[in-house]
Amino acid sequence: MKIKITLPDKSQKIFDSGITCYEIAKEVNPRLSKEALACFVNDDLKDLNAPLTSNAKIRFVTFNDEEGKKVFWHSSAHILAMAVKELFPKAKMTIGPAIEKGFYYDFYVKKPFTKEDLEKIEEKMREIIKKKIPFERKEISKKKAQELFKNNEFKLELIKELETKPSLYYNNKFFDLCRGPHVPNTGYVKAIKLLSTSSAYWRGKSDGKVLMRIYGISFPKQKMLKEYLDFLEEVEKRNHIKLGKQLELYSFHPEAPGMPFFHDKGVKLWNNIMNYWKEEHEKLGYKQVMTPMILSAELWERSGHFKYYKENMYCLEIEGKEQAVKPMNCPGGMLMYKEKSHSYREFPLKVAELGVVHRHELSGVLSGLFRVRKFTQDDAHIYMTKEQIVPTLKETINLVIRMYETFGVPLDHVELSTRPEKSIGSDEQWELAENTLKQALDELKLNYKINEGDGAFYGPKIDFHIKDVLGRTWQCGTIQVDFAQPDNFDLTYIGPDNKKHRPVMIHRTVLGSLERFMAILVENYAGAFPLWLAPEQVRIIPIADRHLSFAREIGNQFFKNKIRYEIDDNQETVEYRIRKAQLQKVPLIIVIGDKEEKNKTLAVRTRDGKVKFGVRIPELIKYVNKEVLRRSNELSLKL
RNA sequence: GCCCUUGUAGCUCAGUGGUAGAGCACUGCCCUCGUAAUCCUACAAGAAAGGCAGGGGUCGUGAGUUCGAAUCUCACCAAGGGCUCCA
Repeated sequence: MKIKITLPDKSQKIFDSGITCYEIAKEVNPRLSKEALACFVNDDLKDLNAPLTSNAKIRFVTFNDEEGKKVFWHSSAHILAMAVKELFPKAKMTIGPAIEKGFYYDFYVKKPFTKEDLEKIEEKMREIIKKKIPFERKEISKKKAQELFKNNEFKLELIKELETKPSLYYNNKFFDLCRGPHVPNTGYVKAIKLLSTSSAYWRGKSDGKVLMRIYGISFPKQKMLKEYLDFLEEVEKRNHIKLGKQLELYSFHPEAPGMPFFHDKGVKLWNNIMNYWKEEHEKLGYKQVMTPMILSAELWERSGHFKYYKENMYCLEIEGKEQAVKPMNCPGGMLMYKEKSHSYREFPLKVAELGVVHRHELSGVLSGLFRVRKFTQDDAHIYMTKEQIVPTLKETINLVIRMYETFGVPLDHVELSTRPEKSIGSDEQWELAENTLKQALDELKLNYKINEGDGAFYGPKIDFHIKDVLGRTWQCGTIQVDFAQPDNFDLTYIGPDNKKHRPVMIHRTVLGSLERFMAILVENYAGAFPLWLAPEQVRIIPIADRHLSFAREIGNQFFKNKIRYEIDDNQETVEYRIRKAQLQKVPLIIVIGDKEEKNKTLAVRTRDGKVKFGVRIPELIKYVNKEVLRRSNELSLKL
């Protein structure tokens, strides 16, 4: 029997029935047969060695495709399971999927895996890879599957839930329950590395059994693995907790877990971020307010926080009255709104607050400045009429994009989250809110991903994700439409008809959490901040004691011109002090000796090691001020 | 919160049942000095954060075992990795 196959280039070819995708690939393009990992037959992803028995459209996937990576890493997880099964026959296999970057496999074992175990397992995996053991698919009955896995309660649970016939993948004697598809044989995996172990719950349920998880990464080329490991090393080098300590920006203490302490340089960096933030907000007519940290229980009842959020709040009792430290700024903001009556003429009313909030996060989730219990939101509440929603959203989105670009961490993508199952507000309210958000994004021609049902219970939201220099993305700002609070607090404004109306309200942040954003900047720049952000812009190094007074004179001139500097007159060699300044990532280093003092000039060294002699003082001041004013993210001494 | 790992000087770490250690940092003295170090690749040639002295620790906290505990056991505290990814 003959079948007609539509190839990836849309041409059609006749083959004998039973031919495999691999054989087709080989015939079409020998290179493709080496690179292909699996194959889409019509719309189903299949093994490369699956026989074709009817007309079909096929498309090959390689490691360059998302699906290809998944197949590759999932197969690597099987290799991991094979190795573990061989070394630890008692370990029970559970699941082992591909993840965004690599794969893992969860095992049920008595003792956790040690570092030495990991090395042994890795060695075993390499052996398995060398043997080029084929992956073979077999479909069996549920009964037979249950018989095969009778000692493995995890697999039995999975089999029970299956809607289709169970399929097994065999590698010689080893077999695992698996949907597939897989690469043709273990030899496709050329480079492998086990990265870490951790624990996880069976099916993510915290009351379930605890499994030991092994994470790994693999590639079709050794070079790719090296590049990835170099990347991990680079990530580690930029770790903001380490850099924060090294650069004396902030520290953490057991006396206040999850609540960072900011040192002088950290505060300077903070202020540099904030000054720019204020400038952008003032330009757009935001008004800045401050609300109290501790507010009465009554207010939190009214806002709904006690109902939905109490376990995360710090509560206290003063003079027999229950109070709570604010976890969000809105309720206080509502009270301020109600302080007087509002007219539509004031709208859109943009009220910003750098609100310090406290949230009692679970102790296990805390991590540096990324996940804290005390943080500062660059919050704002905007009150407006329905007609003003789209233009206001557009203005806000543009603000967000502009600010990210200035900080050197440009917007990567936007996500729109829609109505969740549990929600308040009417259908019309939701429709209006979701549509206006979409409209604003469309009019700005922004690509966005929709997360169905992922919105807050009180309204839909858009989230902004930025990308750092290492290509990692982070969620920062958010814009949320809120139906709940204006109702809860009975907010009104007087319209042109001289009647009371309910305003539309949005919450928004640009940076999200200032602490977190600062950490992202630290990692993005590896602590080597551009001039406008650097806590210390210039380090002055006098060669000998006799140059100190001239150094101070220069310092004074810097001070008058708002340039942040420090003089290092330690009794050490020039080389040593330069080294120190460079390790502290000070952008500009000025060395002062006899020549400079005599000519009233400077020897300026940039962080990258380039030195310029004979620079006139006003010239340098002008350069620094210009770079700060245009908030340049590069450091090149063009005078 | 739960699981795993870790906790020794300001930092990085060595020390596995018998006197608390190293390098860097810090302090003092000497020196008054001209642009740091590291890694990788090929070839060639170099260069090595200036010297001397000093201070600093209830070995995360508490309890237990022991003649004796940084080391073994238990509890607690903190940090890091995970706990959404589905045969």
